Amino acid sequence: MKRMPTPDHLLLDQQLCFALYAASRSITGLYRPLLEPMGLTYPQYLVMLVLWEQDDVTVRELGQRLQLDSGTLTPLLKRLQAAGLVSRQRRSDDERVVEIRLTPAGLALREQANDIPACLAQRLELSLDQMQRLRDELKQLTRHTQTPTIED
Amino acid sequence: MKRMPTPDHLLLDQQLCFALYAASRSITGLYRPLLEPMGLTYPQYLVMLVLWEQDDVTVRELGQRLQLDSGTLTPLLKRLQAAGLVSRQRRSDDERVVEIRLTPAGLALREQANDIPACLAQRLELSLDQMQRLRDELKQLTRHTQTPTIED
DNA sequence: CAAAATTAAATTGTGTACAATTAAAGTTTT
DNA sequence: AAAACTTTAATTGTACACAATTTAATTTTG
Repeated sequence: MKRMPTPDHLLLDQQLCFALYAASRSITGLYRPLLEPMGLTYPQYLVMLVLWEQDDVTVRELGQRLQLDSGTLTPLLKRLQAAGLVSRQRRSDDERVVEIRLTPAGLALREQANDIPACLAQRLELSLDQMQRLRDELKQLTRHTQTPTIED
Repeated sequence: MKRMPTPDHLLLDQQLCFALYAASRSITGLYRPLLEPMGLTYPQYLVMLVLWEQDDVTVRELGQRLQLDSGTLTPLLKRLQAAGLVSRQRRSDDERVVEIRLTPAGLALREQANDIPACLAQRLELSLDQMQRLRDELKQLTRHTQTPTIED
């Protein structure tokens, strides 16, 4: 019985998904040393980005923005709360909803984060143009991924 | 005291890293229903891709190929072993090294995996050209990420 | 208005990621 | 050859991800 060689389309190096997976983890790795002095992990940083942009959001809104569910966000937000960066409070007129707000320390942290994007852009040695194009292609891919092909 | 608006470069939508992170998880989500019938998670599928390409690799080689360390791989490989898809055996002439080999069931699974790439490509509605270009850009980004700027 | 359905978070359980440490095996140095 | 160093996995501990279930609150329906 002859052993067939792997067909091309199953080669690891052919996979767009692996390129994405590897690139994503690799870039996250570049953030780590920049975020560590701020006491943030990368997903926590993303939550802070949302809050710096719009303070006082619900867990649900955060989840929609970051594409994460409460199973991920609830413990993450508890850690940010424990770190004194956010407050978590149930909305008085709808007790189901939890509102997340920046504390003064959380707002102040934005100053420390200010240099991070430039620092990373420089590290990547990509032109602003290249970065924007790649970013927009990825956003389109994500959008397309989440648009069901057939809706009923 | 006036509250400054978030500078552009800290806006979530500006971040290449978030676009990557979101796209990666989003694509992985497309794989999930295809891999679930095979009893594989996405990282496990990546390990199988490597093994289908080259059977009998060490944990170290797997780690280099997938950019994962033994902390991730050891438990993952134990699960693949428990599923009867791979064997783990220390090399007799160097007991530090653990060799991973496909079982007949592991090799046979390749047939089931055969349609996955095409299935995904179709779902993404990207031309082969577009996919290749994006993939190669991401590979370059990863390569650059891992090349230290200054070496000593 | 009470029962049924819906919504929002939290919880539970499994499986990665990854830093840091440990343990064991092998290699190099003195 | 013994000590020092290096290499390879495994282990430990923390923090995501995400499916599935649960809980509590609100809304819709009969």
